[in-house]
Amino acid sequence: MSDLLERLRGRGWRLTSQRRVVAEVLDDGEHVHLTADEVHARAAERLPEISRATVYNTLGELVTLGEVTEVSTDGRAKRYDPNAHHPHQHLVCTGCGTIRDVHPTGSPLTDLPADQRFGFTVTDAAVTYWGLCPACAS
Amino acid sequence: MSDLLERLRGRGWRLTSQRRVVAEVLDDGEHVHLTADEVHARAAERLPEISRATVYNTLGELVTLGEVTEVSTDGRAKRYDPNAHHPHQHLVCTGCGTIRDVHPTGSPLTDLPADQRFGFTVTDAAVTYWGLCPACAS
DNA sequence: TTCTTGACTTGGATTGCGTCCATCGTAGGA
DNA sequence: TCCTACGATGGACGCAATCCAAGTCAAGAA
Ligand SMILES: [Mn+2]
Ligand SMILES: [Mn+2]
Ligand SMILES: [Zn+2]
Ligand SMILES: [Zn+2]
Repeated sequence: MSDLLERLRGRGWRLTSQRRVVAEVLDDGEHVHLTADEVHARAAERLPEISRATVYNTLGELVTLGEVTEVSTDGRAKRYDPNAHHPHQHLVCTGCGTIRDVHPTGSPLTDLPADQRFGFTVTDAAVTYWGLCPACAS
Repeated sequence: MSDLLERLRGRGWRLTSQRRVVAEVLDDGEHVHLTADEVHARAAERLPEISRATVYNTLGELVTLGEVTEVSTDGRAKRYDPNAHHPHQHLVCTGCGTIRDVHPTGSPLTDLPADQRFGFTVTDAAVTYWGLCPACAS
């Protein structure tokens, strides 16, 4: 995390207490794939006055900087993934919405042949697997 | 389309004028990946009194029946894809949001090894490619 | 240390997308 | 033709996210 704060400072970020607690929440390892409201709730435990607008602002900035990835599986609230530097994919339970990181072999980007690119400059690919988790299957 | 209407009638659907125009809009070949509001606008050209609630209801039923697929790439409005019987994936322009169907080789489902399934019964996989379309790249 | 200033934060209003619900209308069978 | 259960309606509502004008403060200057 101190790494992240250093990188942000290096990019000219003003280091406010609000930004610090948001970064800490994302970085504490326990909680990946949180919604903005969940980030806000956890941030507010440490800094009660923090506003939802600031959480949204900070998350958006972290996404722009490439430090955090936005995950929108269904039409519900977006989730924020601090594992931006570990390329991976997601396995989502259709029952309870749980998200697990998965690391299949191969790169999906290379699976798209040139004759299927239609002149696009393809820069990214997201794979989402759907299924029932053990708890929901029983 | 008559195929679709036949299938629906066979499932006990009451064939109302509203359901008919929604099915026609989805099926006219020109317009894939429409939002619910776009479907409503085009349906209203033929049947001005049709309500948004009915469009949402009908689209939801078609999705449940497996006749139409819901596509939610970003956090914006869901899009409805009548190509449900032609398995395919999507290439999305990050500039203008255009969606193209693509048909890469191989099945992404089989790419997830057993030791990455965490006990899930995996039933589906969606691949979304991101990039800039020719128009937006220039 | 104090001053200054523009970047940052705030909460309330607003928007976008979708669902819910009480009431009305009608498709299709008797 | 009549009945009625299923479907349509539109307005209220809910949730996620953005916008905005006003207030606050981090951090460089002196
Ligand atoms: Mn992840
Ligand atoms: Mn498609
Ligand atoms: Zn589950
Ligand atoms: Zn484009």
